[in-house]
Amino acid sequence: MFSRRWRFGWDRVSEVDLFADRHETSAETLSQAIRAAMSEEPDSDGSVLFGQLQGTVVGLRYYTGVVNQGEMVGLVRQPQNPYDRNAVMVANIYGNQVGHIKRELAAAMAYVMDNNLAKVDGVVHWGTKNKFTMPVMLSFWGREENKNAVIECMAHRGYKLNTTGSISTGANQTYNSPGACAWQSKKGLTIPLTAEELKNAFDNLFEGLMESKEGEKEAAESVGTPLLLHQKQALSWMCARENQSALPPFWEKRGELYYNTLTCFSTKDIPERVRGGILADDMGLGKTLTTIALILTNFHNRKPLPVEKCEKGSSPIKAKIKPQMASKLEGSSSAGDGAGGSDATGASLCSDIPQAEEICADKRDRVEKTSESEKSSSKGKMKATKRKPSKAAPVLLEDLDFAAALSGSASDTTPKKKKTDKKATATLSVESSIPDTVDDPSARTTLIICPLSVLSNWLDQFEQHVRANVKLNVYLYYGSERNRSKKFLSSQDVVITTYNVLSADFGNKSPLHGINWLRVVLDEGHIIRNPNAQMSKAVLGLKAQRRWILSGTPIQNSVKDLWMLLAFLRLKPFDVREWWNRVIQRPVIQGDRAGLQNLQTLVKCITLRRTKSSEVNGRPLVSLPEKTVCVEQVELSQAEREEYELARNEGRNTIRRYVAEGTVLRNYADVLAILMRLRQHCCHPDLLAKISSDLGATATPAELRERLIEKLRLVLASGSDEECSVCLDSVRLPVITHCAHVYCRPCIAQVISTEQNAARCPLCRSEIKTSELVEFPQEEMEEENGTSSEKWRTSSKVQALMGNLLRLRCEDSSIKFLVVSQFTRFLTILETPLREHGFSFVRLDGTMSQKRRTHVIQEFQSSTADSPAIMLLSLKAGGVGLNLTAASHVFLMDPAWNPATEEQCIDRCHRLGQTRKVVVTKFIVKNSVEENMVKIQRQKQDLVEKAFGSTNTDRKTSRIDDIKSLMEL
DNA sequence: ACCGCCGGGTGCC
DNA sequence: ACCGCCGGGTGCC
Repeated sequence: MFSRRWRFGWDRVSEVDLFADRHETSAETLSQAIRAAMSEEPDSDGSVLFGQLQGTVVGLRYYTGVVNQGEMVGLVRQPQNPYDRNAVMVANIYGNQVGHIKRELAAAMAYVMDNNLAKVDGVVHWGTKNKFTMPVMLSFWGREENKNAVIECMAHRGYKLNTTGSISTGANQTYNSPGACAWQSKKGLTIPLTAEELKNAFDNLFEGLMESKEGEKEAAESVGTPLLLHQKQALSWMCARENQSALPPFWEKRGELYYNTLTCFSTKDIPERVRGGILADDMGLGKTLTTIALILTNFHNRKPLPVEKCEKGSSPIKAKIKPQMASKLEGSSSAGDGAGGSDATGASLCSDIPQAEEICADKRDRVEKTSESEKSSSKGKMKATKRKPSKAAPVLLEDLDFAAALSGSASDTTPKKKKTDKKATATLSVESSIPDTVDDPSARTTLIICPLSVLSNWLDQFEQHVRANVKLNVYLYYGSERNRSKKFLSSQDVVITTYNVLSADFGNKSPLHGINWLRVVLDEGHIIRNPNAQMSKAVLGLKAQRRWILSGTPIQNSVKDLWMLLAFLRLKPFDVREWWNRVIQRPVIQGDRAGLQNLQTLVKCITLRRTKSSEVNGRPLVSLPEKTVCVEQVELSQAEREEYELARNEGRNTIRRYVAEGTVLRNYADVLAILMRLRQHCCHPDLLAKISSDLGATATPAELRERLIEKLRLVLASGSDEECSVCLDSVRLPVITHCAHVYCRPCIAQVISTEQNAARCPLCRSEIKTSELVEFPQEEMEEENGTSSEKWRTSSKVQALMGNLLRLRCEDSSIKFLVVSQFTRFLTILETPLREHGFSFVRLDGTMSQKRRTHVIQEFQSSTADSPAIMLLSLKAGGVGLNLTAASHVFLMDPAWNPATEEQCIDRCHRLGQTRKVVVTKFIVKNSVEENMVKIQRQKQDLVEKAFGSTNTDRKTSRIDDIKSLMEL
């Protein structure tokens, strides 16, 4: 009987019998009852211990559930029990009933439990060898406000809760020795973790899990891409986890029995191995490739997946997708659903459309043959299965029902006889009717579930990494035309679908849930975090022999997130929420070091994680291709030079005057405007806004306001990287003061509110008022483009860029480029000559919506022939995570104040996934403010770093010095 | 003996 | 359960 429980866990029919066979009135299964009881308040975060009480478990002789010393037991109300509606059932970790709580105590507990006043844990410290009754230590937990009610209620019925003990986190090693009454005081002495320590522990939970685990493994021949060292290590580890014979975490062999050191549960049968785990490598380390290698390398009996080879390497994979699906996929991605590189898939699919149907039919046929021949070839070992593999699953279910019926009928007899009958049934089921689902040889298919956004990436990667002469059946289960035939799906090598499709199918005759998969892979597995979500339930309902989670960020917030992952992996007993709460979550949240230790051990056993900075044998996992940065000096044309000199001399005189007066900071906006104009001259004359710079002799408030707005526009509109002097970060919600200094509105508002009467500008000490802060008018943000009405003209820098682009295109037409500027208007200007010379390009700047951005990035990253060769990129657009590895050449059109910004931008293409050498070209106009900017870039960097430690005065002088050297004063 | 005592049968809720 | 309880057998010491 025991072994049956083991194999089927909580949700299988076979478990029902022990309860159902005695009280047929209740349709509830035991596991459902336990689940219901335990999930009422799954979130036990705020629980406090009310007290403990020794109780008695009776009726042991009637049940098969065994308990070990120190083992935790579950307490479940049985309101339907015909003998006593107050009944409280006692079950062990695997849901096997152990007995009941003695009637009188049950009556008291029933009231507390039914009114949700407390949850009750049980631990059996001793007396486990007893035949008829045994003591159990009951702990009452609940919300603080219910504490007194519970204590009084129990006392009222003659049960006094012992409230003196300290936190008892449940069973663990400390309880093992019978006389260990010291555990309470011992526990009390441990100092709980502080919130800080706890947070650090989480952050580090997934770090340092590398330690190269179990050597390396070569991928099967059918994998076309050579694996990197760390990928071979991951493959080796994954194969080992799938084939392993080692015991799961916290299990050890003790004599004849297997013993769980955390829950103290033990069993005669070897505990079900967790076949799979979490591959939590950083993005870009090749989780997809490694998984593909796993699929091809580790089929049954550690052999590679049997694949057919074809002479001509013609479209081995992509043909499976029907045209309707391709268009569906494409449609959804252009609707902004974030599908990656769908254009690539779409394009490659198109070429195959004419033959697609035919090939599908042909393949299905072939698959049948394959599985037949494979069966006969392996027959020597696994004799005699008469049934076809595809029929195996239904047959097994029948067997199960039969077994349940058997034990059910046995229990219809009188209790006296039952004892012996039951034993007979148990033996029977172990020996004959319980199939070994774990090694079901008919399971052939790997199911991959991923977010829609990476669906096409999987298809691309299969195509890219599977040898061209290998036929691998990959079926995209997506779109309304998807083939829902279980027979068809389970004959594939790989089925790929999305979380949405899976949960849409779930509960609706889902074919995916009727198949016994060889392997289920959850890509971006961290997205199934909320256990109540339909998606999560759909994922947990899948039947599989091996289970994998791929995730770059397995923990997003807290321990809670981990439960779903462990539940999916069926890491017993933690796949049942209550045991997870008791053994891990509650102890950890309450700062119990042992609990945290257990969690760490658990995670370590099933996870492989390497980061970008991880090393193997002292070398980084992946070395990026070389990067060269060169500066290309640009000579201004005669006309440009004259204009520039004019502006420079004018500006220099103005600034010289400010310096002499000591009013540089008071006129800071003006100074910036001068610098801005010079920088714009260097790029293109049309960048210059035609406005006067003189703020001195203004009259009316309206005029003043208008000018301030113009200043502000100068500082901001062209994308300069101005920082706020209060927060030292880029300005957000910019406002300009009457003294023409720009700050973030929240920053300056705070300054004003703290200084109360007579607040002063942090930069120049002029008086400032909230009412006088000027914002950039909303309607003007849209403006733009109006200036382009004039006839387009070129500039030296434009020429320099175009020269490079044309030359490089001749050398290698596959190169993609990033063209970066701080001035979005400059990007606009560049569009004209790019169009003229037939470059296809996209543009990414800060004004674009998130949806539009992802679309543009996908277009650019796509590898199809007609994908854009150039991306016009505004320096500050997008976050650090942006992946533009399709580009290998970067043109920085103008220097930034902050060299880190430039670095960040370059890193968007010089990052994991980049296959080419990266060349960066910085255009700098000779003898100009740009050259000086480059000179002070380093100092500026130092300044930013020191800013937090330096005084305001230091910063002021630095700024003035910067300006002086820029203007060569 | 309408008791006590003995010893076998029996035993969760 | 190496208990308690029940109910039948039995009955001076």
